[in-house]
Amino acid sequence: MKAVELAKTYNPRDFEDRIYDFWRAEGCFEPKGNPQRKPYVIVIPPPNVTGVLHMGHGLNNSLQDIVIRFHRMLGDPALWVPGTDHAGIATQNVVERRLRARGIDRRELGREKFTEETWKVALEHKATIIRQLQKIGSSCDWSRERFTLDEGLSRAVREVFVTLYERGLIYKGNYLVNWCSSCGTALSDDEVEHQEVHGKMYHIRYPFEDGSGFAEIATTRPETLLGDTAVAVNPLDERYKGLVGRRVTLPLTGRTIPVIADSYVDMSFGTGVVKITPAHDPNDWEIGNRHNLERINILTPEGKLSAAVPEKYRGMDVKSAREAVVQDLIEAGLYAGDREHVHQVGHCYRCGTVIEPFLSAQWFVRMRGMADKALAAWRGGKIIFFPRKWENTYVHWLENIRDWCVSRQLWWGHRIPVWTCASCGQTMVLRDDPAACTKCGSSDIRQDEDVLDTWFSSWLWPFSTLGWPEKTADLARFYPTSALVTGYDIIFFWVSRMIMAGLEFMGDVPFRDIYITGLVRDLQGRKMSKSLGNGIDPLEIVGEFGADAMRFTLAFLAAQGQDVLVGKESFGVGSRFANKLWNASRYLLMNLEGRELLDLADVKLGDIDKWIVHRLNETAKTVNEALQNYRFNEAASSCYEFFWNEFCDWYIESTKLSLKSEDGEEKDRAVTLLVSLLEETLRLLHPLLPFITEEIYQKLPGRKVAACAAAAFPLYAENRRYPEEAAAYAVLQELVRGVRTLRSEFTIPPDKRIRVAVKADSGFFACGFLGRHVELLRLLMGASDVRVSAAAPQEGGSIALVGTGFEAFVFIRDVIDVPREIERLKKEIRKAEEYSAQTAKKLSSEGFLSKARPEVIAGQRAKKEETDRRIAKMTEYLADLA
RNA sequence: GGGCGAUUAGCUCAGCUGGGAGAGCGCCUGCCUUACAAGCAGGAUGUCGGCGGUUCAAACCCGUCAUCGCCCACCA
Repeated sequence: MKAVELAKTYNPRDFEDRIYDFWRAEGCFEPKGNPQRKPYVIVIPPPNVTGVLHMGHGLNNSLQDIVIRFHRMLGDPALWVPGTDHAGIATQNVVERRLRARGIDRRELGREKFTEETWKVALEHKATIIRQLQKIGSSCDWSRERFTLDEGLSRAVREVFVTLYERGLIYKGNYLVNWCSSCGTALSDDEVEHQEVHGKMYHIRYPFEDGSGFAEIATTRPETLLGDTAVAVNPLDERYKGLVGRRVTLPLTGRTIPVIADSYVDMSFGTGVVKITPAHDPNDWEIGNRHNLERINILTPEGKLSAAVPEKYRGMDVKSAREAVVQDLIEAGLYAGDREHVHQVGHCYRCGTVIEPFLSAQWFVRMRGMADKALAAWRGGKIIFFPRKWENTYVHWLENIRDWCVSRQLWWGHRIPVWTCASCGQTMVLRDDPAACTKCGSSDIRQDEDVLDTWFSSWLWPFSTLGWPEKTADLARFYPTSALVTGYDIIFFWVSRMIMAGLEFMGDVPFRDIYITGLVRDLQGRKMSKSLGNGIDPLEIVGEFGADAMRFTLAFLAAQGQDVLVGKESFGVGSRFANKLWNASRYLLMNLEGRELLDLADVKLGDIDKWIVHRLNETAKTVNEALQNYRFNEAASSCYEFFWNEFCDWYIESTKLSLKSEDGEEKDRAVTLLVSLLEETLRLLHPLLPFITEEIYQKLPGRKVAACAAAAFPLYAENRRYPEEAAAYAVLQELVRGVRTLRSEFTIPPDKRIRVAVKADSGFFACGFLGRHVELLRLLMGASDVRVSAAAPQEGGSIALVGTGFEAFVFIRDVIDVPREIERLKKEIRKAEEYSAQTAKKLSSEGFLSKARPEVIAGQRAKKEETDRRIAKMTEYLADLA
């Protein structure tokens, strides 16, 4: 047959897009496989439609694709459901920023126009994101692509809201919530990020009403005093026993407020007197409830001081109000100074603005019951985190869960399905939009202005994407899904909530395996961020090195539970590996010229073939186990090790004799085996490097399957074990390496042919093995003559090497520095003696002999004997030399 | 204030159930050996953070301290 040509250099750009199109055209990404087998399903963590993919997505989606391709090749009906998230606040912010750049305020535009604008932006980003996912090779079933704001998912959201309401798990209430004045909305507790802030602790005097002095309080937010409705002390505090029940004058306001006693107050902190602002502090809120205090809301939704404060402060933002209040206190002589104070301050996770506790009417979901079910599912082993340590995080959050504030004062999202009748005041929580009041029939009804938290659609993702609330075939077949691959930053937001929703609405957990990836960081360990400018664009890496290189590198670095540190230069690992694969394949396919492929069943395996088959078989075992357990780095490194250090460095080299031989039949045999081994290796590597393996696979002669992506993953097989040949080949390698080291140490030029005589231990399997491969030994050692026998050579002038089961005599004494060789031998002997002594100690220990496992003892004994034998031999040679 | 993780070769990190310390990059030496210089062959480098303990045996298990990082938490 003709040789198959591969381009001289590996250039992924030449084929990656074409290969992706090929897979799609072949329908490779649809769930097929053996219908008898349980499907393997992953739903993608939907990227936000706010921007483009970053390297975190690169990692996350590469890993998902590796897993899904692996299972597809195992014959599982494999489905990866793709989609994107409308990302409420984040997207709205992006669009608002864009509009502002054009001098437009969203309120001018109006809700409808604004939403339209946002849809445009979202769809643009969505298209980009999908393209990017495809670029990295994601084998998603695009016919099942979903968006959290599409029709079906909106129906699911509505169904869930109404059902929860009907079950009494959703309520509306006027509560203190986390308010982001910049985003203009409430946030859930989980959306608040606490950061350490170096601020001040302000001390302020509150004069007693009767003029008998002051109570000194300390606060980090002096402006909130405008909303104070009490001052509290601890009831056990002797210092303030007499104060309780008296009143103080609230500075700057002229109001008077009571001194109350509450055990919340820590006597040892500050002055032991606390100002109470029920409408602007969660603790004060609780205290206010206990003491029935008035709640004065001093803020507007925009974060400005409200009409509830004295006129001069109205309209100020918090920062200027703080300055003004402090200034006025100083002037009033009520300021008792400030001191440095480091404390945690909540910030909006989307825009970084300081969060203000803010009193407003919001919708909440009662979480306790669902959380308990989610905990029970974990206890029952229904879900497993990889690595396990994240289960602590999960459990801790669920045990301490609080009700979930789900309403957002935004325009971009699922509008809350609640209507109020203007005529009769009836509240309607409905699955379908009403035309009139369900009670009085008035058509003057209004829908709640707010939308739902973006996570309110995300938490339904594993079943809403499969068609719920319809009873679809997909839902029946693919739920619960198999695995979730995501980052630890959204265990609360998303993972835990999906589990709760799954249990609540599907009666089962949404997935069993939860693989938590590390975060992608730069080489200094810093988070990749836009502001630092240290991000790496996955598309840029794909452009420069290819998607395979990127994927392989990420997998190689993705140790379970560890963050992944990468710089652009890191991707050399994958790039070089793909290049190696390309070149090795090119070489093998080149050698097809003029050859005939034999029927594999007729090809007899030689010793060395058996070794590589054995090693490939072992590697398949390792890779299977690694991927089953989401140990990506282990899968990647064993592939690397096998392909590069064994297949290329040794096996291909070992077959060069056959390929150069005059014997056409032998050449056919060698080529047939090489092609078959390459074919299997391509299948083994495919999940990690899908493009290059597919490209090469397509060119293989005699392949039986149309696509590598649809071929079978190599499995471990008992009948492909050849431990004897593997052990013998290891001896051969030891011999060759020993001679090469000698050559190198004594700088014997490559073209200097040397003679080697090997005395192999008779009875030892390797003896026959080495004897059968003297030609190969000559090739690998650059020797002019190699003899293998059971006896040492008679002639002198050699340098001896002692290995496992053999001694080698290298006739280079004339060209080497004998004193140096003596030194080398002495060093070798010393090292061996150290080990021997160590082992001897072990073997003479009573405890070791009685307690260690028998096979360990036997192993140690054998090693000691072997070492002692080598010492004896080397000592002998040393004497000879001297 | 709770909890979690890290500390192993110059750098980044593997090391899954305790049995003579590994990889990639970098470095040194020699090679353009007709698949690959993105390569080939060889080499050097470690009191596995400190101290105790368990064990016949500890990088690995336990305790403790130190340094760094992360998460959670309503101390004004």
